[in-house]
Amino acid sequence: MTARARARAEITGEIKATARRHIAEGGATALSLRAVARDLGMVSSALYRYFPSRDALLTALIVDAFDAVGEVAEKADRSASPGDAGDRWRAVGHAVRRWALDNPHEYALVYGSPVPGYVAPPDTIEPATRITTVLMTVLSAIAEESVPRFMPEPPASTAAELAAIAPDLPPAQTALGMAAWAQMFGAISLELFGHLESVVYDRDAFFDHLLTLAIMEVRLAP
Amino acid sequence: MTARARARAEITGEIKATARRHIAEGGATALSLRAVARDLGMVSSALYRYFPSRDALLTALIVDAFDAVGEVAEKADRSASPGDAGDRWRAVGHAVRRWALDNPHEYALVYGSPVPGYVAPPDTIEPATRITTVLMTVLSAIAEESVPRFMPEPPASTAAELAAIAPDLPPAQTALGMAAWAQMFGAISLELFGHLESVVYDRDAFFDHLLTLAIMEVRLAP
DNA sequence: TGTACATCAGTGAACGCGCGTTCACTGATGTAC
DNA sequence: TGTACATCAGTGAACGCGCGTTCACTGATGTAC
Repeated sequence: MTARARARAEITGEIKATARRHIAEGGATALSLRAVARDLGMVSSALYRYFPSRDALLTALIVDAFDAVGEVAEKADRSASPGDAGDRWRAVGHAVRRWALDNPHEYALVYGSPVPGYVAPPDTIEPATRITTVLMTVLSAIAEESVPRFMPEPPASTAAELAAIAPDLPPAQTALGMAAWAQMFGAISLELFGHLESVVYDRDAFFDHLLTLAIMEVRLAP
Repeated sequence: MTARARARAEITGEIKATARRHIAEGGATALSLRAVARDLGMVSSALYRYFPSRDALLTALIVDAFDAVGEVAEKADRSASPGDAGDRWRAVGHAVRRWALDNPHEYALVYGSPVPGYVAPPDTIEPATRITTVLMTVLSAIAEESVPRFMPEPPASTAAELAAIAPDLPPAQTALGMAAWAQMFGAISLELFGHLESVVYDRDAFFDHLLTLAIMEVRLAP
């Protein structure tokens, strides 16, 4: 690896780090190439040696953010008791929420409203699957411990789509998994975007209880 | 009411309508006083006779959006079969989702990531309660039909907060209501912000099934 | 090992743009006597 | 009912700002012979 290539990688990293810091302060709209360049003591046009446009830099950051949540989720799953699927879900849930609270603007980048004028290129799809994979694995594990109980069957179209998502699981149960998924991100978004203000104060405990409920739900079998 | 006052009310309405249109196209960041004025054939400084600043206009729009979802929810609740609490929840859920799909940027204004640099003044709190009231009422109605079953008790701190939200309901059941609430907005946000892309196609059916699951859940009693 | 040429990073000036907000003003509408 | 004065809506110019992107350039680093 030549000195030039090493320098290039390093500076690319610095640009992204600075951009991330700016986003952390003012959200995606506050991302300005000129401001990033200023912070790095470069002239704004120099950034074009590293990223062909502002949107390209934004895309890189979105990919990184997806990757970061994914990694956080994987690590949490590994650190949970392997035999206890419920505990795994709980660990992943708390870890994702923690990451969201620590990096609210990066969370918003990924799970918040789309950035106006920005269209996500296909490159962002693959990194997005990383966390989904973790969640799906844990959900399957919970399903294996499931307790039979009456459960409404999803409509035919939904059943087919759910079967495509998780071929090994009964669609009715995958549906519960999707519900748990929606609940988890719904709870995080509501908290992060201010809708628990003056309503729920001990948010750790509240979120933990929602996780408990979700685990109980998914444990039901059709 | 004088001619002047009438004209003032009318123009205020036109300004808000134009601003809403701009937001519908480009999101909150795309809201520009100059652009709105241009569209109305006015000079930009004239807007300052109606709104003291850009943020004030934005606040007015947020209040309107909260009001709009609230009204949609109320209407849907009234149009459902009064005796069937599950049907009421379903009707409200579908109506809110419909509104969100029809007005994605207004939904984002209210339930999406916060607008950078904008801090919501206290005036926005009260209109926000309108939809919450509807949801709470319906949840209580569902709870009345509840079927006893084992259910985990929320931790003490959460139980106290839940008791403050719904004094007439057992906290464990209110918790299920909050979970249903998180699930509903989670599902809408995931759909609207692109996370069901290439995963779920028949989204009406999918959402309806999630509502079914939520209703079933809330129907459980501690 | 040394030289000639190609590649690349970074510069600085410029283009063209849009923004929020202020201010002194004109002329129309409303109000008090 | 008519007049004098106060209020208000809208104008147009200006201030000061920041932005993304392009382009011709200099000088350093890398590569092929």
